[in-house]
Amino acid sequence: MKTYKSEAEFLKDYDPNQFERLSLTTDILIFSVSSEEVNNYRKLSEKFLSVLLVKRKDYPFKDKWCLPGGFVGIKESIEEATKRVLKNETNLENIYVEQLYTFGEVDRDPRMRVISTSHVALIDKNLIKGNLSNNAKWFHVVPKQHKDYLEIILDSGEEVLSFKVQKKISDSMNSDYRYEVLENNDLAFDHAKVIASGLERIKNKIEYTDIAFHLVPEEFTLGELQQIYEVVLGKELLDPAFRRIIKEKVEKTKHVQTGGGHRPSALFRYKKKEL
Amino acid sequence: MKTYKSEAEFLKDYDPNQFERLSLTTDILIFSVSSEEVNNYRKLSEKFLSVLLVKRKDYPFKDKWCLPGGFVGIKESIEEATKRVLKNETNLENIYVEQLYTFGEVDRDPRMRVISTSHVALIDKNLIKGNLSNNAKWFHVVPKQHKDYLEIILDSGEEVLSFKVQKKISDSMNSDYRYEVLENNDLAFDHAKVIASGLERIKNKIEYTDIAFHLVPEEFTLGELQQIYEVVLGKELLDPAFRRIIKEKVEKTKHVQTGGGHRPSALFRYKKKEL
DNA sequence: CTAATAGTGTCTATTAGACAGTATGTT
DNA sequence: AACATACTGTCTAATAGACACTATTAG
Repeated sequence: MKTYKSEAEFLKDYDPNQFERLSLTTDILIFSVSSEEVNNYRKLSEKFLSVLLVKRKDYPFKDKWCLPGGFVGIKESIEEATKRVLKNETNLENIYVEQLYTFGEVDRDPRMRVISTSHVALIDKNLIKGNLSNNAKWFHVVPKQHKDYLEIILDSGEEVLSFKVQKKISDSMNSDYRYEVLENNDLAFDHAKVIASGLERIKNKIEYTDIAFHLVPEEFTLGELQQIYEVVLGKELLDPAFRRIIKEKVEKTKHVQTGGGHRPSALFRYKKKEL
Repeated sequence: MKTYKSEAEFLKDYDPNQFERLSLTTDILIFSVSSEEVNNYRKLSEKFLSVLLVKRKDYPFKDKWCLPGGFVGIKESIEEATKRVLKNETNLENIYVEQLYTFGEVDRDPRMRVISTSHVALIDKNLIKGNLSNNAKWFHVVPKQHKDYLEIILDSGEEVLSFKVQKKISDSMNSDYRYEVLENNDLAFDHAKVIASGLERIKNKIEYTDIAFHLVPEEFTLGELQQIYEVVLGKELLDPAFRRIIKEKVEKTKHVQTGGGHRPSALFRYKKKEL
């Protein structure tokens, strides 16, 4: 083996293809909250957590649904690729994105070895005005916890998908989310697993961070905000407790929202913490 | 473009090299707790959080220190590769490992495009008896929070490394750990960043999971356990509060530990939660 | 007036923080 | 006896949960 005198000299000789190389994709769980009007002028609209899915038009997994994503270019960081996909898919920039998990099973893509780094993005759906890419559709996410598995139902209004996953309990000290897919006919690749993991992530994180504010417009009522917490956490919250916690994170604007058959509510905005 | 009638037919024609491919490595932060005897027969030994580093003997970054790691083979999952590296490095199997983050900057490796999925492993150092691989060494990890940056000092007893990082505050609603390296002369690649991220991860996770028990032997005293919490969290805890919290996670054994110049203490073991 | 949400006051229960005190080994 | 840790009791402060009450609008 040749010995080198400097790093520069070593690099000149280096052959990147001495090992067989692989491909990397970025996949994005784009979450938002959608409202469904209720036929009662007094009542608030019902809120759902929604995820954006794309129908595959080519092999592999032709006609199945999958997460928006794409290959990471050789001269592109994972972050750049993720932003590019987000822009393509939603026409939005400066969106909140965080990395979720990197899935690296050998057979997760039948074409070849593909590693997937998955992400969670949160957006205010109102910002998208007919700018959705072609095969993309919003699906309401309805998790149902059964006795020993989790069923997730995805409903676009026209089409209903569903799958079942189970949390791996390899180690009771571990809180890493690992899901095993028990049943899945609708989602391509290992995306059922990714959706389950992402759901768990935002459910945990909404309690100890301020990510919820990415899901609402600039100005919002505390009722709306509370609904978002409720829909993500999957349980009802008590008003006084919610307001106590949220109070220090928001500031009242001069605006109010009227129009419902009830007392109008003040509009608030997110108040950034000082450091 | 040719159209295919079935997925099998499509796959037969697929060329994986139509896009330039890249390499993936797994890097592991192997943490343990080491004890340093104090020259006072009454006192408990002082505890330190330690991380295992390897001195690079080849280019690139020759003679710098880095995390144990290696390339993920084309027929190997990330998890398998990680276990293989752990076994090589420590001769241990069935160790606690969790995925930390995937770093994918374009220039993080000067040789070629390499993506790195980093991991955190926690071990009871006593299990390793002279089985450490050749160039590996334990370093005490001493974080020092300065006014607007974090300094991390790594001390093997013979060699002292240090670097400075700063938390990125790109978005106050985000709690994703992103560190920028301000100063680093001792660590290869972006491993300074990885260490800072991993430290933050276990600091957070020790509070809401039971990962601490991976750092102690089967049987341990509550004093030892408390020291581990203290050294990871970087702050002292009050005994009664600590025992209140931990009480439901442990069970007393019939053994006691004597020998210190003070009251002997009961030995406990981890009690798994029922589901 | 009524149904519905907006918003507040307050009591209680639970949890966290603090401190003081007792217990028991080794030298 | 003295020191250092082991371990517990209890008071207090802070936080979370629960419920009841008032306010205000469109129809």
